[in-house]
Amino acid sequence: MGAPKQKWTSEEEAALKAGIKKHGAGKWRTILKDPEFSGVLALRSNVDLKDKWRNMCVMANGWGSREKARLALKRSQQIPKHDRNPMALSTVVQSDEEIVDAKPLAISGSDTLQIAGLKKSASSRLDNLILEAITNLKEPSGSNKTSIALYIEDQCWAPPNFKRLLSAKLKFLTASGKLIKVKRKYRIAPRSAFSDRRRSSGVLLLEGRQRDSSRDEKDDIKLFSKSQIDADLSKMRSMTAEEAAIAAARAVAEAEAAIAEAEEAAREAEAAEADAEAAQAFAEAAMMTLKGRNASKMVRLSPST
DNA sequence: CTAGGGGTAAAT
DNA sequence: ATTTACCCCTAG
Repeated sequence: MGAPKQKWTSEEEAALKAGIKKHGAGKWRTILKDPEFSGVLALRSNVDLKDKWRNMCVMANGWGSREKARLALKRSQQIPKHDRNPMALSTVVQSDEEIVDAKPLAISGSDTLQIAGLKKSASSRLDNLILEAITNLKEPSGSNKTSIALYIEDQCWAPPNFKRLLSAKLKFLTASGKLIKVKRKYRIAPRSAFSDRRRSSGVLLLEGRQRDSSRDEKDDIKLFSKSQIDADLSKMRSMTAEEAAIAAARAVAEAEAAIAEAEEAAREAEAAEADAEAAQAFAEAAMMTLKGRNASKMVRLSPST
């Protein structure tokens, strides 16, 4: 007989967060006793706070005590299938003590550009978080990486690799056209250029193919503007001249901004660092998994035929 | 009391 | 089927 679920309200979550900010994570009793928050959190117990915090934070960063538990649980209970994966280099099964997920990762040149570590579930959450961070910050000229990171860190505590993940994600989202990056700042990509009436359905924003061969810092910008322009072009096909003109103007402005950004980036060399770092993070994770044990078999990843 | 492991049931 | 919330238990 489980208790009838009571979803946490925003007030409660906010109070929780505020309480954690004030008293620090873990002082549930203190938070609860605080008259500022006790109003909203009256019905929650310290354990509830703890659990909620656990649930919350565990999903934001993708790692958590719970995830392992879940995986272990599923491993022993359900899914008796244990077929070998003919592809991918998933060699992480040792469930002795440390479990680091090594998911199908695309290292250097691949179609599916997923970020290492968090695979399907965590990703959407994270990018949603990013979007919300940007939306919430509502900075007139966009939000830069640091602001977004701060905002997200504010909600939840971020893991050490969060910065890298954020960078990678930001880059990915930018390349995908979900975000537009102008002068080191990110904004939400225009959701459908203009309000086009008469066109209910619309498979706009095709994410055709974006190669991530951004090995060079100069190549990166080309890639970026190319995909942007490509998307705009395909949209323009079904536009009137006026609309196309507007779109073109916007595209030009963006391209200029992108060029400026590229110049800056080239100076500081901060671009094209994302996937390299992601790859590094992955490598570290894999190493950690294989450390101590399993020193005989080495993973050889040579997909090149 | 807190952290965390483990579980169940209800929402989605 | 996954996520979410709540519960129980045990070791510090």
